[in-house]
Amino acid sequence: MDQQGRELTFFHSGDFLRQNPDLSDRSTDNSVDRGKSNVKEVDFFSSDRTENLPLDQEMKDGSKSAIVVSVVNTRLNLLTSSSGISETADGKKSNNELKKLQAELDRQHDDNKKLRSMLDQITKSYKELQVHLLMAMQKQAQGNRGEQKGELNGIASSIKSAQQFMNPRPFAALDVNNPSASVDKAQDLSSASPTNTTESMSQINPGKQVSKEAGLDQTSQSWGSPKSPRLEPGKCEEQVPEVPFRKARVSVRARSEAPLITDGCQWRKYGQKMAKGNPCPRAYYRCTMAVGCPVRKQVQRCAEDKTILTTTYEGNHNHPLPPAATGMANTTSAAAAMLLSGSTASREGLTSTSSFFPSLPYASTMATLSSSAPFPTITLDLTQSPNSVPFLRAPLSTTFPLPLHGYPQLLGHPMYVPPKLPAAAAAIPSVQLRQRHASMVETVTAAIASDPNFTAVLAAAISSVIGTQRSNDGSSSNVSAPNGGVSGLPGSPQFPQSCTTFSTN
DNA sequence: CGTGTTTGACCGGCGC
DNA sequence: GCGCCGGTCAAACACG
Repeated sequence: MDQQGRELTFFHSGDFLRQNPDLSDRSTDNSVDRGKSNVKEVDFFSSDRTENLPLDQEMKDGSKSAIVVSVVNTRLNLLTSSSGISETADGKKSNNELKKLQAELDRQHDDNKKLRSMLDQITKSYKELQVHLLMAMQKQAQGNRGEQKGELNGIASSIKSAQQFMNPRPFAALDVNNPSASVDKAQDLSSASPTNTTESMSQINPGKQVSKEAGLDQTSQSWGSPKSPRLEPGKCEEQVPEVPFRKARVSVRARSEAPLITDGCQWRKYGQKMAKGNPCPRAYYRCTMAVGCPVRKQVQRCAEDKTILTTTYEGNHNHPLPPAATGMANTTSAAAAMLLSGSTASREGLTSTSSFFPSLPYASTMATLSSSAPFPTITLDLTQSPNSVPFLRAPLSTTFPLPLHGYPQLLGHPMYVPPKLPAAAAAIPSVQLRQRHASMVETVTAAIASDPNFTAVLAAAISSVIGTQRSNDGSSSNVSAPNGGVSGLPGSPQFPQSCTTFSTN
């Protein structure tokens, strides 16, 4: 392929930060403006940053937060540029402005501290709940083993669901997927989850081991294949067969003249089609890093702007990922998790395309959900300038629906889809809600820790999530349901497959 | 010769 | 039931 020479490669995030200390939007625009002469490569997904900036450290030392640093730097630059020009009449004004800005900065630091403390609390309560749930699960297993099939089906499902959430990392080999965010969970969950071994086995052999449990991870089998049933009723009986699975996709639009982006994975092209309404063909790629890896991606240029390249990732890798690809896995998983959790609110009547963060002027253009797509799709538009990151300004009142049914996957790891909960989703024990919430927070933070650009898109979700924690009835979700069929089925929520789509345009 | 790409055929879902 | 469309398969082909 003569195109490989022009292939866009993402910088490692650490390099990106070093070369773009002000976190400007050059990362996306350069590829267009200066792409041919010197294509700027931005690694949105590298795990290096994650390793260098573990979340815990960030939480203890606010200055280490890449997000904060970027924003702060930007503001400081503005300050120095304005205050250093003149010492005359403007000097006082500049000083006043400086003070105002500093005060604002302090305020934002305080907000940041609050957010971090909230995250700490959530993490603590999450761990505590793990212990309690384990005890409850053991009691249930011992005392109610024979009753689970009957009227206690809901309870059993709930417990199982809780188990699944306590095992977001069933595949130990995939630790590389989240070197940062999974540290705590790895320690806690590895010892706390009795089902780890079983799940790991089924994940390791996605092609053959479609057991009742493994069948839940439909994505690993056929996330994108129309020929493969989305649901294998016979294999999901134990998991409440009437709960179909849903696929989530994360679309990211980025400017690139390169035919492909190097995301750390190896891909083999297996097809190309002319999509209706777009003169540019759509290429289909399959991950070839491991035999049977279900991850695929679609690459297509935008019809309106052919400098915009769309790459869509779907599915979960069933193999360890190289460092260059771990960030992507985290990012896409986080986005998918948010999407899926948000789409749950669809059952509450929210339909049609809407902004992911309608209250955030920039994020609204960077992360959107589409209901027109066959699957829930979150689009991360990296063609927009992330310069004005609304992160610290994100109002805590911004609603973000709590996941009522959990995530099919977290942090890029295959994960069992929790069984259908009792018909009244609102009756989910608060324990589960909190637990899932914690999982979501960790997911989001993992993504943020791994990707500065995605940070701009998802950062607001943190505050949203935390804000939702206080009023987690999910009734005021801003997230639309891309899957129209889902939105109309209040009684039969559909669980997404552990499928992540990530597109880079 | 092995690997990857191209491309037409095929299949299933979906709307009319 | 039919046709459209998206997605996948697989034979043919290209390349190192």
